Amino acid sequence: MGERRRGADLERAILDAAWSELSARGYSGLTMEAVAERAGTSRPVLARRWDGKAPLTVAAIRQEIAKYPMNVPDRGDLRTELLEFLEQASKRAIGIAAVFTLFSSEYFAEAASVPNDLRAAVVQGNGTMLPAILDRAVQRGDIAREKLVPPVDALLGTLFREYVVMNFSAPPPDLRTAWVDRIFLPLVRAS
Amino acid sequence: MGERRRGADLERAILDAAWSELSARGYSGLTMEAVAERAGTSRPVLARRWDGKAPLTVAAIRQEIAKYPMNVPDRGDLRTELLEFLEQASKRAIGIAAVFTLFSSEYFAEAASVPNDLRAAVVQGNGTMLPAILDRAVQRGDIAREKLVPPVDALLGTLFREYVVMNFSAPPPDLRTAWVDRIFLPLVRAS
DNA sequence: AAAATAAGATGCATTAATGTATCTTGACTC
DNA sequence: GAGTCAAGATACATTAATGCATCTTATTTT
Repeated sequence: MGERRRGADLERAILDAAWSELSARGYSGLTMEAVAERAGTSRPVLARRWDGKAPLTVAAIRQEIAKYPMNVPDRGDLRTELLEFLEQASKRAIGIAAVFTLFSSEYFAEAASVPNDLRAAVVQGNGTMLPAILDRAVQRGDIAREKLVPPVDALLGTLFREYVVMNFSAPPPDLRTAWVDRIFLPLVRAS
Repeated sequence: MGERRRGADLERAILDAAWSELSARGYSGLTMEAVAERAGTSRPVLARRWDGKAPLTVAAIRQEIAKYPMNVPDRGDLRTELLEFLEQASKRAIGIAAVFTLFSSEYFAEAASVPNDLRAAVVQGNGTMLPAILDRAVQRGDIAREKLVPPVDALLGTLFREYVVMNFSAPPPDLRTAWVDRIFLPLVRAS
């Protein structure tokens, strides 16, 4: 029986399996055993690559999130771009929610870390899309630079995260529209 | 050696111990054994009262949160009341954060439940303070009723939760002030 | 004072997961 | 085609926590 996977191939398959387990049972329900079985391999193979549940899980989440890159091109209109941004972000909602599955874990207890740190580690440079959109809008004169001050500048991200974390699912389109039209734009629009 | 605790007395002591363990090690690090030892009792005593980790933890969180009742009397001024509301809420921040410590647990996996459901179960009728404050402000004419529409009406609670969950700590006073002055009041103030 | 009840201590079997060592076999390198 | 390396399969010991049963002892009830 041929077909023996190696290196990056194998690694990808294992991370996919880990992601499936994570989605199905959550972090506490994830075992190396189950991941190995689902990936059609065995525990020693996992043990050679990752040090335990936490590193494996982080790797799996990062691979998953990387599948949905954020990219909002210039549409000439802030509102359109913000809605597009939220739509794309919603595609990775489950990945984001999974991060919080790590909450109760040793991860935070040992690392003296808080969820925000983990989030930063997972998204890496991926979190720069919103500032770019807002910058363009300022250039255009759609919004006033002086209104774009903390905590207003990060408001949409904040609302999005809260929803995802509390509901383990993506915010519905009409809620996203309400965020933009009833909250964010009224606050920043040059009046 | 006298002094044998019973009934409600004993129960309170156990829940305090469970809370301490929860704060110190997080949900995944909490064991019936450790709670029993910290409370100066033994596992069978816990087993007779709670069915396992999850129910014990919920009970401990509820007892903790009950120690900081929310009560914002009429101060005649919306801004003052909102700041007071956020200040009181901050006192229970750790309790709220602890709720999310349950994330990775069997709790959500089995109950087909999301964090919002758990939150509702824990706060019970305690979450009605903000609507009351806003109602008063509408009566006074400080804010326009028609601006108090979802998701604006719940905005302060949303911001508060997001901060607590992401940072495992209470928001600092100047951030709370910024939420009120730069975000919430501009949105609802009768213009 | 006697009886009922529940606290507190202890022991044991069970379950679940992990780490690690060993061995065979397939696949890639030179 | 030989040699090397890692995949894949097993096995075993260890650890951690739980459930349950039993027994003693303190406290409350009547």
